Amino acid sequence: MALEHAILVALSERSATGYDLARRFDASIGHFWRATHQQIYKVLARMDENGWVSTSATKRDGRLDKKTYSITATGKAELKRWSGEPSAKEVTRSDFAVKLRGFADPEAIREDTEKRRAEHVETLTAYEESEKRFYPRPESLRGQELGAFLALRGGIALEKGGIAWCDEILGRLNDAGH
Amino acid sequence: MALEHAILVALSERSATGYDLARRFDASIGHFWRATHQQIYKVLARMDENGWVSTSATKRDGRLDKKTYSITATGKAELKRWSGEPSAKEVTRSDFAVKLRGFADPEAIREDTEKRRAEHVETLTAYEESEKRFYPRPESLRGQELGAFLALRGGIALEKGGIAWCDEILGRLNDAGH
DNA sequence: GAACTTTATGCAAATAGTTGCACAATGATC
DNA sequence: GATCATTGTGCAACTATTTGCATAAAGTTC
Repeated sequence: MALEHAILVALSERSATGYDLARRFDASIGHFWRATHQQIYKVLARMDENGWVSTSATKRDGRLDKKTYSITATGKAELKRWSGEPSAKEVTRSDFAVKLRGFADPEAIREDTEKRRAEHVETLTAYEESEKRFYPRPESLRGQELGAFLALRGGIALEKGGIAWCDEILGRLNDAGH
Repeated sequence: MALEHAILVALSERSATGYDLARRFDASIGHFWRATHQQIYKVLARMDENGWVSTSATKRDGRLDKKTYSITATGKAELKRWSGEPSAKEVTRSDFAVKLRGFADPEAIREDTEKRRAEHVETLTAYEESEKRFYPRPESLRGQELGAFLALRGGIALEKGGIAWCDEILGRLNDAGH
């Protein structure tokens, strides 16, 4: 149960509406934790009950209130407590690897691998741009900024590894010559 | 919904009981798809209803029957159909990356990173042993064996990448000094 | 001004996955 | 002979996540 904690991390950077959080989960944080807006709203409601977040609502006539969520002291304490726990092993779930292992349709695997490679390249490019723009002097980073940088570096490593893997697959498929 | 398909892949290699599958999900296939025995039994029942698998039961007095599951022609067709689909993007969920990004407790992060690094090394060692033992001549592999080999290579790449990332984190934490 | 996208919130239903428990024989260790 | 691990199956309750739908104003494009 860590969507709670991913939201706490997001809110500890800056307060946001549910909608806003959903967009941030589509972008940077979303690389490590995916969530839809429906799920985010549900979890935010529970977090509010627990006192981990507070809301300031803006009335909008005819529509539901717009609510901006902020992390509370209790929320910060929970974030700290959770950070102290050893982190659970990743639950890996790779459709692609299962498919590869099954090897039921080599031609489909080749296509899929090429598609994946292109996606990795695209994501990598975006990451490297972020890196250049936001962290031009990594040796001077401290605290949460250092954390965000290191997370980004992990993303970059993952994408590079993904590309290398795709290349190996494509190479072996060619050598095996169908 | 791909546990079904991971099970089909496992059964296409060889027939198995639910218990047996659970163990195989703990080992090789489990690197790409984790599942508990309870979930596996539940899904197997559904797959049986769909006709994707067939069972041969052995009576055991006083106990529930032991059932060996095998993939059927329908199951093979479904596996092939699914293989033809472009694979969905991974749902990444990394507790660790979220924690790193939050950076609420640097000392806990260092410990966690060291623990993770050790786990990566352990898994990598196991993979490399499998590689040496089962695939001494990778250039001659074909079909499902080639698929399993390439999946293993992906696992190896992932572990190596994970170790490099841990090393970078530990290095930066030291440079940032505390 | 009509049509489309973005901002913004949320319910309902279904599926997926986890956690806790239970039963029962067989084989291995003390 | 007692105790413990392994083989084996499964239910029940709960939590997490996905998918489909609904509403509505404000801003943008044709």
